Amino acid sequence: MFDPVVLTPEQLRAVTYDGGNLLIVAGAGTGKTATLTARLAHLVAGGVPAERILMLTFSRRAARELLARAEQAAGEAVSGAWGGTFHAVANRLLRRHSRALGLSPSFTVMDQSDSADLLDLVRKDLEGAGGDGSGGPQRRRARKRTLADIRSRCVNTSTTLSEVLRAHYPWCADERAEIKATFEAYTGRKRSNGVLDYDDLLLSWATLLRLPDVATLLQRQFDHILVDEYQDTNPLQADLLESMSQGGPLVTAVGDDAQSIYSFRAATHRNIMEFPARFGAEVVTLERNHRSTPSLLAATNAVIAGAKHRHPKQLWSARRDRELAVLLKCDDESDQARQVCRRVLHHQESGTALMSQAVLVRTAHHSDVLELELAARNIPYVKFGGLRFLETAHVKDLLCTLRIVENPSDELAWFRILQLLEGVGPATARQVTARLLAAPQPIDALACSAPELLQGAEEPAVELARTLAEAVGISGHSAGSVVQRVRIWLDPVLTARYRKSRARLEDLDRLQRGADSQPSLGHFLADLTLDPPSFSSDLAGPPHLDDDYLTISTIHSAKGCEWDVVHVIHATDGNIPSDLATGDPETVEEERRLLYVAMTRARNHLYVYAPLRYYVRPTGRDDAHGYARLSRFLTAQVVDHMEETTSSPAVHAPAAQQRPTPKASMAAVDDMLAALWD
DNA sequence: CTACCGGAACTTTTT
DNA sequence: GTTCCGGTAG
Repeated sequence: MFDPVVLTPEQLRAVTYDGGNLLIVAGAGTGKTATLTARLAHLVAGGVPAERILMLTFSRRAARELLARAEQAAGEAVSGAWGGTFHAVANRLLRRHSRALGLSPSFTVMDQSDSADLLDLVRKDLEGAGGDGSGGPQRRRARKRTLADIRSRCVNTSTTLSEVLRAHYPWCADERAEIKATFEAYTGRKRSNGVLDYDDLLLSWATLLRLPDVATLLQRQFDHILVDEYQDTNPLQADLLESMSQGGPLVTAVGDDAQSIYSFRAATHRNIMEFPARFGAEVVTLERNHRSTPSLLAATNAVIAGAKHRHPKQLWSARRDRELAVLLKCDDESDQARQVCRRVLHHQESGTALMSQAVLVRTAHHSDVLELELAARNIPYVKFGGLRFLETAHVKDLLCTLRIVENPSDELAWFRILQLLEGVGPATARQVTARLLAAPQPIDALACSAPELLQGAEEPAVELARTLAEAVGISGHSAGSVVQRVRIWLDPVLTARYRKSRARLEDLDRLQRGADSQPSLGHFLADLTLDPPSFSSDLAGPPHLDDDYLTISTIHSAKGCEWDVVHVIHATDGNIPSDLATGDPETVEEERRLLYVAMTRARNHLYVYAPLRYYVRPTGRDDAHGYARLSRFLTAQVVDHMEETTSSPAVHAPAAQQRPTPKASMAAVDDMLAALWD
């Protein structure tokens, strides 16, 4: 870990600046976190109470890291500072001030897949009522997920539906009227259910700031606001920041326009370009890279040199040199997987632990073949990004049950949970949900009217009602005890419903342990949706924490991280840039920055892999294949700074390199045995 | 009305 | 692999 004992003059200037608002333009690896940490410590040492400092970071993890490091420098006084994502902070402020908006403080928060589910529910309702009953063959409609994406894009970029459809979803254009009606109904449903989605959190915060009394309160609450990764904020977030800073707190923003990779979430690097003028801010630029060797920097500088419109800076490094970045052309995907394993093991043998190495991918499934190879060789790894833990069915089942306890008007939660009852499908669930929500006390209503509403399932329904009522009774206690109570009902249901139920129940065990440390059910639920565990939903979860493991991560999730050895795979056109992103020039530029972010994660060694042949069928018996081109961003100028190699089939890693698994072996046997009993 | 099966179409990145 | 649709049996 880099931790400069002495700050560079530029860093020192950024840390101690006290003339007003400040923008720190910090290139990749220039000690951005160290600088921000030092500034935080400096402010507290200078007498600013920690709780009057607000840190807006890209993930809660980043906030925690910042705090932990500042505590090392400045001691306990630092803890107590506010920190988290825009969404998490919005949640926290809204819990306190929601009444001003006519919103119940026990609102629940929906994640993106909940949002898609509710849209689907609403759409079906409209269908039933509107009566397109022409009976004609239903044309294929947008998937619910697509519906959610369209809506989110409209909201986040403040673009009209027609425009978004035209530009990004032309095949849905003839559904425009139906989509519009669905969106309108969706908003109404969220309001009456007391539920907010991600966009609502930001919009509601902005609305709070339009109420003069509340606005004054919020603005006077803080003396300093520090914003990390400013290049990835969207226009709404910039507005929020401006409103918050009116007549009060000073803003320090940190970012690098060359690393802006979230435009699909409406982030715009115009925010960072316009910051100095809009906030009347001083600019400090950090150009000295402390992370990478000069040869690696030469390659990454060449990648970003091809970009248009950027804040001019030239990164340099005073580190001793090692080796050139390596460009490795592989035969095909499985060759690529073998090559990665071989180099990972090589570095491990020469003293670089797996923990200090990472494989970076453009999309989550790019590592599929590699994961097979890693498993075959017993190389432990943890994957970040991609399919998430919270998206798995059994986890949603638990969370939705808890959401009813927290907010009995949560329609989507009811709709899902009722279907867990034997013999209840979508139609019954929808009808019953409507009836329950019409009652003042939905849970009591379920207990009373179960026989009438749910013939054939009345006993399980009464059991569910009793569970919910009792859970509500203890919901003032720790979240852990509520989870415990709910699982008495839920566990048997899940066991009957899912095949690999043992592993699924273990997931719930993990969640329950997490709940134990939460002060309330509301905290627990909000925490999970706003700061979900970032590893993917591999039911086994991460290996034992003290074990050494390799990291596989999407490039997006790797932002802000660094490793001694980095492997970037699938550096071919169609993958980086992604085929889906080659439509307009702006998006292609973003893909270039994505490759730049990936390559700049490396401290000492960087490998870029390009499989030249892709099989049409991944597991193909036949030999159907196509040829890939090297990523267009790896131009001659870039490759000049790299060592170019072709993998020769003769040097496959010997199978003897398989590593023994010391303690895990008996556990693995147990697992296999246990799986037989399912 | 539900449960289940088969065919067809799709498949980024994340708060 | 997943998701969505339509058909069929109970």
